[in-house]
Amino acid sequence: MIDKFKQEKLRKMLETGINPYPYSFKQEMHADDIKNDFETLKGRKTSIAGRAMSIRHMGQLYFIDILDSTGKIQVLLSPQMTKPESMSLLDLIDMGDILGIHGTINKSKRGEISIEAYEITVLSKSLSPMPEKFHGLSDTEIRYRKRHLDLVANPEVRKFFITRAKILNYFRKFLDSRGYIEFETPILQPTYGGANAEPFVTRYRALDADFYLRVSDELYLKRLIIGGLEKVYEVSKDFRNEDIDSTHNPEFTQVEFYEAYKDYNDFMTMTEELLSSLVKELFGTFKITYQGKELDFTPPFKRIYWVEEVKRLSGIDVSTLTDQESREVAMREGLKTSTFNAYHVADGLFDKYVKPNLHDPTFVLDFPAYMCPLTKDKRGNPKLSERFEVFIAGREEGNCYSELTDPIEQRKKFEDQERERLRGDAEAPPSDEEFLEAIEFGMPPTAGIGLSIDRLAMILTDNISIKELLAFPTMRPKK
RNA sequence: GGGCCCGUAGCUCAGUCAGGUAGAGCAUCUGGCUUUUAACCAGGUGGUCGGGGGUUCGAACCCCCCCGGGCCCGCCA
Repeated sequence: MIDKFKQEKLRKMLETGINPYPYSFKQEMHADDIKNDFETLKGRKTSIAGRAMSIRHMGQLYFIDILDSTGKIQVLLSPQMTKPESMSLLDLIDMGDILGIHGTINKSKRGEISIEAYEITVLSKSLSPMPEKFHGLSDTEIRYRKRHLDLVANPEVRKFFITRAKILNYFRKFLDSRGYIEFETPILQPTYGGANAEPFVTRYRALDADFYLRVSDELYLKRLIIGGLEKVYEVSKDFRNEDIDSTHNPEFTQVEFYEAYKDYNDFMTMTEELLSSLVKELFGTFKITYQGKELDFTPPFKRIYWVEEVKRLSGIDVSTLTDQESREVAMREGLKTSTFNAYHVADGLFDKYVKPNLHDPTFVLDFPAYMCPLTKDKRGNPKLSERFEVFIAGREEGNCYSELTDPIEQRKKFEDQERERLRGDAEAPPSDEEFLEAIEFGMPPTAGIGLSIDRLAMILTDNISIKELLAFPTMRPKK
């Protein structure tokens, strides 16, 4: 939306030979540099750049707040300290314009750290109105659809994204320092798998074939392990064609990592170390507050057993659930699952009875084997699988297996899933012959995990909506 | 998919219960002010009240449909 007064000022700038959209500016310092080190910098000449957030003036004395990537700093202008051309430029400047300032670091009479400007330069003339300066921008829809306005108007929002970036950076440092290799596996896949989820379908024109946006990168990363890479990871955008709510976005980010010769016990320790040291790095402590409640990341995390816990709280032993029993249980317990097979009913029981009680970081171990098509059996108990999920604040944060490496067993589990799929479970993935062929070649014992970056960022920024942590969350297109 | 709530000026919001000339603050425009910082003072501009239909002499307000958003529930390892 173009403001006619701003447009008129732009025209006057061009008329007087001022370029309102110049090519570069020497930005010597940032607001924080100056504020953090004022005593040593006082009296020094410097240059800053940023967006004008507030312009106040008393006669010929002007105060402009400039916002840069580190925060705000005040700029002072008056005929005594500022070039005449810059003083007259003030008539053509508005809140929202991006400005460059050359001046001297000092304090105002009221004690505010300021730049006494010698010269002011327009770096970009803004043509549309700014959001309100005191209340900011609170309309959720506008905040998400026009994130640039949100970032300018709401200072805490940029902190959320900085924290998110720090999390990802920490994951990479953690894994790189352990000798992991970062990979990028296909997002467009001829088949899909590695998770139970409905895929997005797209058309690959050059190949004249339907392709799927990946629901997981698991099977590709395992093929790298088979190839002998031993330690691999990927920061993976995955896509699941499901509903949107406060903890689910169809397009989301996981970090998955796999390491040869390890099992899920090794990975429990490693996950604990990764998450606790991340929290320590960001907050200087293991204890943080989430939605008014303390979350304690002090290792070791609590460990509970999936089947035992469901049995303890619901009285139902799901380790041997048949499909016939599943339906009865679902009816009796009032579970509204999409499919009444053992997988979905057991999962429903867990969500109903166990999940609400999980707050501090907790490992939930040893799932029923029928829920784990890609996992080795529990040593000594083939009804269970060596799988854990880590829960934080009642939400699933990660999922880990002692990876199934037996190709005969894997083929059988894929066939079981295929059967479920044909029986109407839309989330059961098809069998993957390419992967089976790879695993037949011989896969070392391996542990693997996927951790949700979006949800971790929610927790570490004290947010309850995943959309706050997605720079551009999916919104329905405007008609 | 179900329930509840919201949509009024660029932004933040009153006004809807009980129908009767469209409101405030900020922003913006004009003027004043040489240490302000939600600056201040004076005076202006600015509206398809989300869209469409209905009831009515008269609708931002009541009814219906639609669009967009939020929260909760269901579904989603």
